[in-house]
Amino acid sequence: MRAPGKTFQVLPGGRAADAYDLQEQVGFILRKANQRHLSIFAARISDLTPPQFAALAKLHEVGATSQNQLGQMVAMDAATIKGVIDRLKARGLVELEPHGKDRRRLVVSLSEKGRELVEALLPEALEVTEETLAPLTPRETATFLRLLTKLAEG
Amino acid sequence: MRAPGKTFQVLPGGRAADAYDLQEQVGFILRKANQRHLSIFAARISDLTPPQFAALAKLHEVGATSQNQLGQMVAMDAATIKGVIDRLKARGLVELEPHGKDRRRLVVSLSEKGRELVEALLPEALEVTEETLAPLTPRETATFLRLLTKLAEG
DNA sequence: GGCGTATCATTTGTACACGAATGAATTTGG
DNA sequence: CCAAATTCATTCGTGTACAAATGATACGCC
Repeated sequence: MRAPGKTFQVLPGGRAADAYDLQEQVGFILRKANQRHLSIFAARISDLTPPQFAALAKLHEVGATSQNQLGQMVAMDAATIKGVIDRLKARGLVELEPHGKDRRRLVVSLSEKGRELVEALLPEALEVTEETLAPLTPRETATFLRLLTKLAEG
Repeated sequence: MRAPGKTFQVLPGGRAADAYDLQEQVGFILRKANQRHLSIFAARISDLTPPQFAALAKLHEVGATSQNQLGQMVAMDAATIKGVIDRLKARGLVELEPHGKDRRRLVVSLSEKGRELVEALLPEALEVTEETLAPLTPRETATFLRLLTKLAEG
């Protein structure tokens, strides 16, 4: 029988070494936490993925920007944001036009339809956050978000 | 100027409502934390992805199992684990054989080469965890892992 | 003013991730 | 004991993710 919590393994030599327990590695637990969040999101906001919603919400917040700039703001590289924008454009939620001064750039903006959708979904999005954090008390939530942010920002 | 920390927005009616700040939503920060971890992992263990390593490490821990069972243990659905196993098999790191009693099942096991690779990488994997958690003090780390686990498990 | 460097968007290739559908095999309940 | 429900693996389709390569454009600095 092994005790619960942190486990150790006694090696042949008699030394005790940290056992590698996958279930205890941050990376693994982060992935599972993400999975749970994704599933909560999908249950409440079925017609948009989190990256798509993030892009729309950010556009709503800052107004028109170039594709790459938007990507930076929502933490997606150029290739990823392109795919997201393409799919939003195909659904008529965003509009693209060339930048006036810089001919390399593509300016993305919310369409009327996109603006209405984001605004309708903002309250739902807040509930997704709430439901995700539901297992924690308010105090724990504050601590958790502080530490998670520290971790995310390195 | 907006004050740092939790922000509020004054709506036309004069009511104050929670503003939706993408950068404060758990889902978004979780995604960024994951990105940082992924990049640390890739820098140290370049020839295996985290899902691939997770599958190998779990196999090393529990021995041969069926594909789906392994998938459950590493939190991947049937379609996902299949792809991971296929790629590991193509590299000769795992072996597949039909289950003796249940003809639906496919038993996966570590090859000799796979076993050697996992064992060589286990210390590296621990360092990935350490480096990921480096922004936190030991005390914060303990708290964080406790809360993250609570969140991941719902 | 022009050349080297940087930036923007795009494309290609690989690897998760999951819902849904399928078919084969096993288990269960009446 | 056998029909219904379940499980296992596979496939298909869609949507991130990111590295690397490419071409067009803009910018820095001499």
